[in-house]
Amino acid sequence: MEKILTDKVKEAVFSLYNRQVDEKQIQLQKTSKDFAGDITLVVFPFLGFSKKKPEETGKEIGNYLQENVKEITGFNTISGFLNLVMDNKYWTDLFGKMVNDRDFGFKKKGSLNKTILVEFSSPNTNKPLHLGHIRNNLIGYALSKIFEANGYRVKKVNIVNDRGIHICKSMLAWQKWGEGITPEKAGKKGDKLVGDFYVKFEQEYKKQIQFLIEKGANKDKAVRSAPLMKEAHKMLRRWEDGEQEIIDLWNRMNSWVYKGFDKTYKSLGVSFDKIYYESDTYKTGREIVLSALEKEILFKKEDGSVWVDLSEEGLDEKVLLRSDGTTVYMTQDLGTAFQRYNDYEFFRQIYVVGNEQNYHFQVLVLLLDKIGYKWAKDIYHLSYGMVELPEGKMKSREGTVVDADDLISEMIDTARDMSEELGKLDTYSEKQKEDIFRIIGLGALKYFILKVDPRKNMIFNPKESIDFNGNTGPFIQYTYARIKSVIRKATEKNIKIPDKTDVRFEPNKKEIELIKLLAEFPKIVQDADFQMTPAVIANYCYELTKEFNQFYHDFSILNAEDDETRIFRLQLSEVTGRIIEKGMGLLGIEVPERM
RNA sequence: GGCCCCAUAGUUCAAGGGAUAGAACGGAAGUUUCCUAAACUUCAGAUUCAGGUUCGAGUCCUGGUGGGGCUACCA
Repeated sequence: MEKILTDKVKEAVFSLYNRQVDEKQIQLQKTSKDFAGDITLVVFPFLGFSKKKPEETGKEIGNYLQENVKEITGFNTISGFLNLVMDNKYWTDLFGKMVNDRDFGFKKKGSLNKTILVEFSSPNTNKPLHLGHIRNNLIGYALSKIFEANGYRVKKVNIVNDRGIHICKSMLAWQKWGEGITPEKAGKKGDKLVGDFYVKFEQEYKKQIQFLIEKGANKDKAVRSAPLMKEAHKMLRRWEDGEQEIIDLWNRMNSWVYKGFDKTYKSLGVSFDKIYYESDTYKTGREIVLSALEKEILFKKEDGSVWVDLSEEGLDEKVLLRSDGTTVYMTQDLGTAFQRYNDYEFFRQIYVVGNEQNYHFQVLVLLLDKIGYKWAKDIYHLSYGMVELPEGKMKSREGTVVDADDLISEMIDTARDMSEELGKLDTYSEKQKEDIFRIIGLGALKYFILKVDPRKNMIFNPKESIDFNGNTGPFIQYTYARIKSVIRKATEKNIKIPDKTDVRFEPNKKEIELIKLLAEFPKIVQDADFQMTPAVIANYCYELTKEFNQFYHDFSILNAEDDETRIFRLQLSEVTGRIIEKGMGLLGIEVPERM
């Protein structure tokens, strides 16, 4: 419709004022609720052509459109806005299509024949996942779903930073103070156990620094020369030399961590198509750097370290290989990117990584381009904002880091408490109930995080932020459950809901409003792709739900005036439920049959 | 110091240069003999400041203030 209108407006302006208009000047928008009409054309841009007042220009164009577009039955102009009134038949026909089309709003999977790679999660193996990772995972997973719904082939990938000094710290602490403990013996998730040893290292290390300072060393020197740190570096070198004892320990402790991560991923409901490991990709990175060095794209300093000079691009010099030949983060990322292009020949690669790494990705893209990879331009850093607590940033030192597992189970506990207080599920088995609590608790958490524009920082108050009323996941889930309940009741009464419709009567205003909102779904799915933000899906689901709740409140579905209306309302409910389910599905949020 | 990002009701979030800036929570007041009241209805309440561009600015530009990030041979 929008396309037809755009063309017709062009025609109108040409026939009325003999001028060609640029499509960009044709602004069509939803008519604001406070005015009569369905679609609004902003006429200000045409005043220069018409040389007439806004109202008059609007009327002239309106007349032309009404005569030439059969779906338009009327119009009004208010200052520079031409509000077009569409025939109800236009909306009910559209509704007919939705009833019939189970894939309404989605393009066929892979129909574009283009692959998008989405990297998200990217944990270090020395600590458990926390709230920041949750935001990262949810954004990455939702985006993957959104791309898929828009016809792309999607590969979800994870890059695990499994090597480096931070893991050595945990390993060393375990050797020194672990007394052979394992996750099984400790009764603890492996990622948590390894994280504990990381903390232990930092504590002991700090004591040593303090001791050295008291003995008269300056701070810098103390930081560098503390025996524990020296030992950790020694361990890193032994790891890089491939010493069996170290490699075995490394494998063992990492496997604990992976088991723990898997559990967290599973309870969050995210998954990956492929997991890359930096212990693997850093070698590729080094090769890339060395060969670029040969081609003199990079240069070597006297101490043997390898650098790239990005001063022409307005940046600095950046180190790529240390003087001892070991690699840095950037080197690994070069290797990872290269391997991924080899694996998938992606059309686009999205890195879901926090905005504190903006500079890093700017360098990465420039560097790949300089080295000569034509796909460098296809890399996009989805730079999401920090999650902060009411009192500021999460700080591990102050113990304010919100653990992912803890948060998830707290959410489920809250859902359990609320549900049991309401007592609506008393007839269900424990297992059924637990499943519903899980769906609601996670729904609350995921929706709360995803409704915020990823690019913005957000504040998360673990105690107060998460509601189950208002603009929340459970609110939307509740509406879905009510719809399902009505449909069950209809089935019990032997009312069949056909999957075709031909509405011959005039629906009421609220019903038309609902249809209009439902009709927006395909555009919303596209917008989420273009803007790369799940937030537009979340906001849409909320708006749709609110609209449905008003309809549900104002009109009876099962006790409608006549059969025709009853069937129509059931279909309207069914389609709404389906769109809610699909929309929430794009966010990775499940919807319960009852709650 | 240099570079980048952000600033909207008491609070947490919306608003592709377009109409009277939307919600939610919290506050005040209502709705249930009726399909799930985790719902619905009503009221009060906001664009950090100073300029500029534009027919039109929360949105674009310049500057100030306030907050965050980056600026490692860390990741």
